[in-house]
Amino acid sequence: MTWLDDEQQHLWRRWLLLTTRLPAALNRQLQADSDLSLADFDVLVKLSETDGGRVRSRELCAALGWEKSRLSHHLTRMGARGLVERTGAAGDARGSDVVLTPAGRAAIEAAAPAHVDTVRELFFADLTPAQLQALTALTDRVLDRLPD
Amino acid sequence: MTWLDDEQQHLWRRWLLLTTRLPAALNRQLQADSDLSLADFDVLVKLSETDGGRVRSRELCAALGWEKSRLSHHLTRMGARGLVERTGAAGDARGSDVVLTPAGRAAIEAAAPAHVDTVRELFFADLTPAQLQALTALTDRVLDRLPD
DNA sequence: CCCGGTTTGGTGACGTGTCAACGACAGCGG
DNA sequence: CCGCTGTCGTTGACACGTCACCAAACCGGG
Repeated sequence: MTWLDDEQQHLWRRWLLLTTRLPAALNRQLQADSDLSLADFDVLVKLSETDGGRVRSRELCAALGWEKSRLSHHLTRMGARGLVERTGAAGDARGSDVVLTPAGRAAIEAAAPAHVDTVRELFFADLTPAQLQALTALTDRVLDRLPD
Repeated sequence: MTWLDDEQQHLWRRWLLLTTRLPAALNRQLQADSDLSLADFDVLVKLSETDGGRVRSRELCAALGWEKSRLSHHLTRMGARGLVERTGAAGDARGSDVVLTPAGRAAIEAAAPAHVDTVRELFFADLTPAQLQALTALTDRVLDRLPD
């Protein structure tokens, strides 16, 4: 077996740190400012992007890249906080539509500006166009290589 | 408020995807091959790197960058599986030493080779030295900017 | 029409991570 | 020596994700 060399090992540890700390920092900001989690935010964004804030469950799953059970659990929690509602789907009695409530729409609209500012400040600040393209290439390559 | 531009938005979504999918893939490999989680692996690595596999709890916290309560919960679970043990610390009756059991040492030694191979295959494959350095610079810059 | 496989969504159990609070001890100034 | 403050580690409540499983409805071929 070959271990990683020093440079690789350094990068790997920094990477692991970054991929836990950055989401954690964003989560804290979102939680403190708007009482939403990153996951809540993603769901609300997808809902607010559609006409009427109404989306079929399995389409939400696909759009978010989530497992259905994860979405179901999450919607239950968000429903309890009045951000979304579940209604029977039109045309397929198995299905279920997720609807953005007025409170949910208000929450996402209130949360978005500060969140975007934080993302830009923590991640995009001082990122040169060249770095941006390099990183895009990297993420695309690794994602392609991933099973699934 | 200014939203992100198209390139930034693309990168941001890919980034979010990558930082959830890559750890998930590594987790599944570790779990399937060795019945360990990534967190288990990190703990075992730190323990196995020290003489006698015995470390003071708060040093483990610092080394891993974890919160103390997280470590405590995790050690409870790992203890139940026979991977580690807790003993009173020498010299400070408040403290607690974590000790690697023979089973824990066997587990980490069995798991390491396949895990490193997976990391190399999924992340480092085809990563040029230039990309490696660019990415290192990026992670360092973002981490420096992070609160905490 | 019926029957079997598939799709859709939900549930329970479990491992995981955070936060707030606590009890026990250490260490220090009076 | 006493008491105050900080440190160390644990615990309980809760949010989060995954897995295995299930029930209902759909849909195709016979």
